[in-house]
Amino acid sequence: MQDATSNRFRVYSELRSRICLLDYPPGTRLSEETLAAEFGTSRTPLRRVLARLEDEGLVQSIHGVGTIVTDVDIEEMLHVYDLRMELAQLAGSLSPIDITDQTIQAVRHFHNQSEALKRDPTARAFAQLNMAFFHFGLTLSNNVALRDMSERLYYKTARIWLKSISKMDLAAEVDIFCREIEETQNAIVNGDTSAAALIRRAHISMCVHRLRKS
Amino acid sequence: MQDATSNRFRVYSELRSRICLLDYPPGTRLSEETLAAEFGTSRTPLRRVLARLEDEGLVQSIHGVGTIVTDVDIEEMLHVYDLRMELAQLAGSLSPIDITDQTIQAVRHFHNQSEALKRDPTARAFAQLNMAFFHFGLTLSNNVALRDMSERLYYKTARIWLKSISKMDLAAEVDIFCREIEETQNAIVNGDTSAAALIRRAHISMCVHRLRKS
DNA sequence: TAGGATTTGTGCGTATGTATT
DNA sequence: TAATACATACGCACAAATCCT
Repeated sequence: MQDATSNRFRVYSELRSRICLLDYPPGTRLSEETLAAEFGTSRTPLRRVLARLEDEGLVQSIHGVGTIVTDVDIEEMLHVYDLRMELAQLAGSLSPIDITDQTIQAVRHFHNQSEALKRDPTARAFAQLNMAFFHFGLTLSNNVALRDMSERLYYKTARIWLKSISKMDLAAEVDIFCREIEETQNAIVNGDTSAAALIRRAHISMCVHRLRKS
Repeated sequence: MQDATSNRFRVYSELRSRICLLDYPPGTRLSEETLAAEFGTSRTPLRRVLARLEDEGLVQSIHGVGTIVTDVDIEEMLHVYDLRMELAQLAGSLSPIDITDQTIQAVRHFHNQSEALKRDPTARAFAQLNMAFFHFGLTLSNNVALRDMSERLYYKTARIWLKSISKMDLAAEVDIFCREIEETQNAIVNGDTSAAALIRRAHISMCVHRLRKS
């Protein structure tokens, strides 16, 4: 049996994933009692998790109504992306890591997975790989505050990104993603964390432009 | 009677202030029952507030021990300051506000208050004015995500700053603060939000250098 | 308009964990 | 080592708010 904190994080992480992978699309009503039963606990610890999700803006609890997955308006999303671009670049200059074989191995792993995704592209698999690659990007800086803020902002808009991507040309988006990973791999094997961060920023910027057009 | 959300924020805000003004210095044990009685509620809604403070790193609840105000190690604090400097500068470039008479009036108000502080400097009054001026700085950008992240990071280190300031030359620090406000006032009356942001960044940077020396 | 069904918010007793004597 | 005191974590019952018939 895990301790309470670990278990709480497990439930939090699971719900966050479901929201961001659109298992719970915006507007979904989450039932405290149902979720408590599913995770084998009571309402109290589950409410602790929902409270955190509410503080982070992923759900909103309304007395007498329910706990509802939020939507994000376009202006707010653009603000978040503006900031995320800056933070992505900062990962290359604020306490960047020393690149080791482990780092190189990790990015090669993503390269392989992205090629596999190109052969069989689905929106969900794309979202999952994109999320995993984002977490890899976080590890490029040792600045914990930067990592925490970046993660929080990422999860705030991830579901909106996925919703938009689903309406766009999936194969084309996966192709762009593959090239981003290739470019990142080049930067990483050359030991250039700063370049990897700039590549990330550039791709976020281009992604926003495509989102605005659609 | 306020609604539940407003009341919750009021309690949250009050406790956050007490922690950051060192009414509750690091290591203090907060009693759920005592605080619940003080705010005229039961333990349950108070625990909701403590949960948020814990998620933000200001306190840590340990089963069987208590809820303890955290300390911050020096390395973590330097990481936060590195990031805060960047965010302060970004306030001038990400959705900067149009400066109005109201903005100018606000900064003049701070100028007056800082002069008053110089005549009768206390660590606590300094901390309070510094906090209020920080909130003014937040209003220079319309990017809500930037404001939220900046605020969160500020409160994460504010109590450590105050603890250090108390051991330094208070009059000298107040003097520097007054000059920062004067410079900011010049930038603002000239309608130059970007300059105001750069001034802020510069002063955070210099503050960190002084903190490291002490 | 009224009332019942459903949902989140609150209060409190109990379980569980920790520290001290 | 054991027992006592005391803190948070949990589960449940009920209050309050909303929605729908």
